[in-house]
Amino acid sequence: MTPVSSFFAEDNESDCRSFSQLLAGAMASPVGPILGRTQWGFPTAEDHGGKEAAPPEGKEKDVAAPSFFTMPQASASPPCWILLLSSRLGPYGISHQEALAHVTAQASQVAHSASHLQMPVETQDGASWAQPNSTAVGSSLLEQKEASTSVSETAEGSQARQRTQATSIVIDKPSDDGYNWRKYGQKVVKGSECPRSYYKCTHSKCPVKKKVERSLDGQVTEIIYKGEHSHQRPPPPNGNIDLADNLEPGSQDDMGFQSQARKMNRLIEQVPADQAHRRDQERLHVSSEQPSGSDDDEEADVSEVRTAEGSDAELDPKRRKLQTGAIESSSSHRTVTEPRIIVQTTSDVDLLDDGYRWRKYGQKVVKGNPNPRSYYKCTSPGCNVRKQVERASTNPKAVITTYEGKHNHNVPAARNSSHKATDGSSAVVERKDSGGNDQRHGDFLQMKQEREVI
DNA sequence: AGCCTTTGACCAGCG
DNA sequence: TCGCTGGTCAAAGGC
Repeated sequence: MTPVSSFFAEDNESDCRSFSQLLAGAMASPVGPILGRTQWGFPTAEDHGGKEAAPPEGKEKDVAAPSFFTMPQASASPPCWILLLSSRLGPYGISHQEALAHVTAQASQVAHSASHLQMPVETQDGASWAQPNSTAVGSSLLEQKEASTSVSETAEGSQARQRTQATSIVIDKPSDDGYNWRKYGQKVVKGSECPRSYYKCTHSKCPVKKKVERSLDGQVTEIIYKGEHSHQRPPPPNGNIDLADNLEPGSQDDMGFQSQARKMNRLIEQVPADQAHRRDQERLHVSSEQPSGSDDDEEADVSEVRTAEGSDAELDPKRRKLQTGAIESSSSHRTVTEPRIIVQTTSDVDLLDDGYRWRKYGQKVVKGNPNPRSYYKCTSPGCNVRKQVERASTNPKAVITTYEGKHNHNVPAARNSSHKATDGSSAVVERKDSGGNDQRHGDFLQMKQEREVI
């Protein structure tokens, strides 16, 4: 058991700890802050395919360095935990306030769900555009322990990639994927205690439906999309600060955001059957079509996630039919992406100084949080990295920092180089699209949950 | 009033 | 044909 997983395991009996408490507990841990030794891993598509991916050089931190929850690494990588917000995070629809509130609110679930293997996988429209009626963060709080990785495979995914790990995602509000849904039915499917809910997109003439299965404890265990949205995603609600608002349309940044948004939109929320009562423990899958009509320029995708033994042949006939049916009815290939928001924790006292030089270009007080949200741009010429810093309303000492973009330069020499690991460049993610083409996403988003010592 | 969820009933496919 | 099962309908009720 890793230090982190040990930490959570130790908290199993106190399910209601706040995130701050968790952090505090982690930092008080003999093994050091959440991770006395952080595994750095930035997932690639191959990670999700179960291929090993070595962490970037020099990315393994020692105790004194900021610690992070990281994205899951390849199956062969050492155990690590991640704490990931996916569904409605990012600068596209969720406020930092929401994110931070959600982190806090669900921290206890992290501990409570320590037995779950949770990981990010892609959702097609599981992005985080807030619904107008959504006040709470519907993001997924993801965590991972052991050597869990997500796997989104192409139809001809290798056998090796099928040896994936059980995964789980906690999704509070699975409907909060930016589209509006109307529930039209609910059934308890045979052999499962998990109720399955049926949703239709409320947009007129939109054929998209989705099925959501929940475990007894309310966690979403599976979401299956069917169909393709015939409309654009409803705009995010007013009043939500959106980083994209600060971007000039058509600008490089804007493109990056939109690209990121599209990718986020195509998250497939999938959870494995880690619960004992889950019937499909070994044959988890998600199949989906590309529901976003705005993604025409992107890969229409169908993704699958399976647990270790979850090969097609082992799926029960009906589920296999459902799965293959969805695949067949979809476009020809699938994307392999994952949420790109990382919640990081650190005990570093110099949290707000990450070694880079920032120019504050905005600040705003958002609803529900008396503390302002501040916006910074990297001052390096040509560098488009931004970050947002927000203090939790409930705990001013808790700071959440979201990095957006990738530094195209090194940490200024005059600054403490020990912070370089926290900068946006660390968030570079290489991935492969379904066609095997490498994609480097400078618009990777990174969220850092930090403690600030004042 | 409109929209949503709930829930029992109904329908269709399959063995 | 019948029973089982998943998916859908639609009335009722709540917000």
